[in-house]
Amino acid sequence: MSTKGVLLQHVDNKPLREKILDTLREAIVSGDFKPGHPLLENDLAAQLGVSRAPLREAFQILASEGLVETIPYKGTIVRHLSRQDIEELYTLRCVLEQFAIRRVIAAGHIEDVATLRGIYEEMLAAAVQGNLKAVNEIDRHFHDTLIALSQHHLLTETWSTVTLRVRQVMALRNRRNSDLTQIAYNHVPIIEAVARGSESEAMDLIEKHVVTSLDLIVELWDDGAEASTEETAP
Amino acid sequence: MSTKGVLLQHVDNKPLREKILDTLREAIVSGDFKPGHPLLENDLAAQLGVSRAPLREAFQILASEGLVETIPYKGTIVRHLSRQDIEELYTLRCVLEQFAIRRVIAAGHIEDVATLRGIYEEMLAAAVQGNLKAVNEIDRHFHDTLIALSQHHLLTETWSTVTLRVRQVMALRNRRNSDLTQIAYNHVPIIEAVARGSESEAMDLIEKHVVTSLDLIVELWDDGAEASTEETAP
DNA sequence: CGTTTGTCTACTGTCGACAATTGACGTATA
DNA sequence: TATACGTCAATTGTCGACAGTAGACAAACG
Repeated sequence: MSTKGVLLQHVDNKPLREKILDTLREAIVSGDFKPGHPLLENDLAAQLGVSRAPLREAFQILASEGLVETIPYKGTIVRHLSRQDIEELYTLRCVLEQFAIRRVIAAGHIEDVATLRGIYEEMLAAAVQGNLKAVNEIDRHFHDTLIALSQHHLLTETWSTVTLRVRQVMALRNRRNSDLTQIAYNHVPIIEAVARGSESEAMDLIEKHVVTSLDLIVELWDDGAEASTEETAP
Repeated sequence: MSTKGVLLQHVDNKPLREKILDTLREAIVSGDFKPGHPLLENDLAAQLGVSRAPLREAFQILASEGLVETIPYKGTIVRHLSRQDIEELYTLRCVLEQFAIRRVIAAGHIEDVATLRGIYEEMLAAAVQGNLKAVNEIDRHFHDTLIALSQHHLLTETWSTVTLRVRQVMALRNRRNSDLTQIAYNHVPIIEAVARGSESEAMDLIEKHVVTSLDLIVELWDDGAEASTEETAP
């Protein structure tokens, strides 16, 4: 007989490398670990209370994601972010998002639009409350959802590594965007273009959306000292 | 005094994980290790004459590249390739290549076109000699070069993992394409579209180029048994 | 019988110890 | 004094041994 009705949480038996990975990834994309920051294996292992083996396995994954850089026999550091890196990040992001939208429009599921509208409502609510952090999270969620709706796993995977680094850039950015409701409003034309199925219009809007964010960041990006951790807005 | 004039090879002191990585990657994309093939750590370590630590580090990278799949406490296998996977591979590939071409055209360096023409000449030469393997390699080189000319590192990185898996698909494909010169000819209109700077035309050509290859493969792809290793053509 | 529980085994996960490499610093030598 | 050459400490790379897990199969139980 099985233990009916009683529902229990799964005990957490993820391998250490995955827990370590989550921890380090968060530290990097949140800007806690700044570009150039050395990741010493002994120190980190001691700090996290693990041995170096799973730590090193996590390093390989972080390196594949482009978050860190390992030079053999020298060490691993958080990757530097040049102006060019950021431009590449945003231009590729744009291409991926445009591709996703084309697929969403082509699929033509009306409920997709409803999903996006729902997220927009949340974002607007958070914006009028002046909750910057929430707006940021919901904005990320909006774009992640757009990608997910494309029903393209490979795209989704590629997207997730790109956005990780975009998050990092935003966390390191040295100025804060203020007009939260405007950020929310910006999403309306995109949703409506998808709703109407007007592909070329949606393409232009995404491009503008992304290029604007890029300009805001690159404008005053200091290639030498990528730093200053404040909450910033998309 | 330095040892003038005498030029010596660098001794190979790459970390083991990288050598292992190259070996395993080649085995997978060449179709030697077929989808579903289990990668047992003890066996492989013994076979390669290394310990499990660097082997496992290589596994993490292969997993990030989408070539293998690791299930915690169960094991690592070469990833299965469903029809949908292949479709996603080729559609994303198409998007990336289109993006690259847009950038090459926008940059407008005349020498880029010359580079591409040069590679085409090589391909044609190999084709008339009926050298299937060479045509395949040069075809890959053509597309890799196109990406490289875009001067977009992030795109280049993304591309390289996608094409790895495309190579794998071609290696596993169960029929051989015969008309080699036709394959070479197919590249002419693309080069000329780039030369004339006609973006929309180039976009269409790439799309057709890729969709055709995709159809040829998906047409008779057996989702159950991804197999039969023969040389195949693009 | 069918279900549960114990046991065994092949494998992955983790650890601590040791080897190899690097770069810095000091030292000899012309 | 400038160049080459030991030497050393810090760090990464590699290894072998042990711990933990999942799945299969057998034994106990109703």
